Amino acid sequence: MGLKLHNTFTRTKEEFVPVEKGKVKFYMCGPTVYDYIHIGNARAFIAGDVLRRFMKYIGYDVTYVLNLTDIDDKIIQRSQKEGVSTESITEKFSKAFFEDIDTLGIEKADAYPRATEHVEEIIVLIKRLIGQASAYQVGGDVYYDVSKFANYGKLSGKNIDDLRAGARVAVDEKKRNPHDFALWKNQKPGEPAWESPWGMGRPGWHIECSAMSMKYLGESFDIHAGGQDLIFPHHENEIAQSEGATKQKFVKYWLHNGFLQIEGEKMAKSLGNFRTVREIVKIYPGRVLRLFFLQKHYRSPIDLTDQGLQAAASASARLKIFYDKLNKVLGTIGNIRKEIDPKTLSKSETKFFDSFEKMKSALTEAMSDDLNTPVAISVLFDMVRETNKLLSRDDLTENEKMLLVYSKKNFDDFNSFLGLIDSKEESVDSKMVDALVTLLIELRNELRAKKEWELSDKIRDQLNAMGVVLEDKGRETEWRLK
RNA sequence: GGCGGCGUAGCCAAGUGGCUAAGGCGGAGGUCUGCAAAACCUCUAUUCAUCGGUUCGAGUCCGAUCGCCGCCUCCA
Repeated sequence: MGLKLHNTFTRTKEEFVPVEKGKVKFYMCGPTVYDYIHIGNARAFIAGDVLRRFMKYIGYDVTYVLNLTDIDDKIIQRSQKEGVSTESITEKFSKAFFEDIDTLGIEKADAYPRATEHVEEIIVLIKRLIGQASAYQVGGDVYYDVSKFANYGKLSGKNIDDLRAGARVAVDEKKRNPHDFALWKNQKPGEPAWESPWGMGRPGWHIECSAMSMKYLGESFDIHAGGQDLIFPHHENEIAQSEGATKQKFVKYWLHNGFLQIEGEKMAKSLGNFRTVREIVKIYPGRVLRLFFLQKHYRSPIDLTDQGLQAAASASARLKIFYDKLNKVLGTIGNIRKEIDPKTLSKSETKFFDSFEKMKSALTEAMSDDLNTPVAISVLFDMVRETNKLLSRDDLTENEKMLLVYSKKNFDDFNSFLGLIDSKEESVDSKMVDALVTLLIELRNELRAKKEWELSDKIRDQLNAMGVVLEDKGRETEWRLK
């Protein structure tokens, strides 16, 4: 079954057919680096990350580009308020952005173009639009003439007349049409500016994405993604600019993720419930946030609640405990034949193998159905349960050991795009910690042998309070971090 | 006003015409354990906001009603 994606442009689920066979050119609208990224940004970037990784997994050669908007009103405002340069603002928050997406387990994009590094390309594109009368200059400003683009409003399902009727913002008198938008903004005192044919100024917001996406991915490419709020006007305007200039289809598939609320309320700075990623990952690690988001469909609205995050944390812990245990058991098994010959399996082994094969295809199918991660994850939990049954036994047959290897292989495959287990994590246990915990376990087991339960329980409880969990298995005791 | 989305168990959430309505969290009981923990097993929606309609058959399609939410100039 092929991959299907919901295309905002057609409002339907469509079979994904790339512009160029086997390749995917994917542009994700990145952050404006004027503040720490918030939890809503995280959702969008996680969704993009999972889709990109899944496409790789099913064999596409994916080029993933995520831009950084490093010049705009909000950045200028903040720099003026703090009395520092715009560069010091954008540098600080770009760095923070990279740190944050790293804690969320998001893979590096192939390119992170910045608007200020592409002013030249932006100017070329604007000149092209002026040259064919799609844009006009008024003083030091340049506007896009919406009336010159027949399909304006197609993506967002709006028609210009309705918009005109609903316009509630004071119209800039320099514009010919109220919905014309700025491609180039004349410099105001104290603002950063670049030289251009229209004098000193800076790019409008929308034009950077057109210029940079086309530079890195070509004039016609596969996927352009972002939050639902970007549909209008941002992406609408990008289409107008790009197709107005090239006369070609700009983007084949437009993908938009749903919005997020905080405890039932819209997230807004004015409500004081703005939650940054770095604030939340202090309490819930990146893998928990990923699971929280991926247990819902990317296009649905989400309510971020503490109860919900805690549920995700429990579920995430279950996956982690499972995975660690699987690795531990496999570590004791040693080398084993990799290939499974279904003919040599016993009845119960065959049952395990067959159900796994079914689950594998169910999982891939769910992912292929417009990234149905909730279903994919439900299958993953089914796999965990089946494998746990084997893991709890200590009289494994050779075939069953092979099945465990096979289970891990599959789990790793799925984790390669879901990213629910962070192999980089751990490492909290230094040699010293390991030695100390081992010593305590030995002492406790001596006490247990003498049936001194009170003292031995005290050791276990105190360690638990410090985040070290002890698990007794007959005479052996294992430990792990909570 | 225009456009769009949603309402499924205590909570979260799949399912868009047809076997017993996925999965996670939480809860109850059980197996294992000295007791735990982890894991496993059983149970936890005769019912999908409400009311009509179409159909042999509807969370699933159509209509109405109620409730919630988003976008409509720079917030993902």
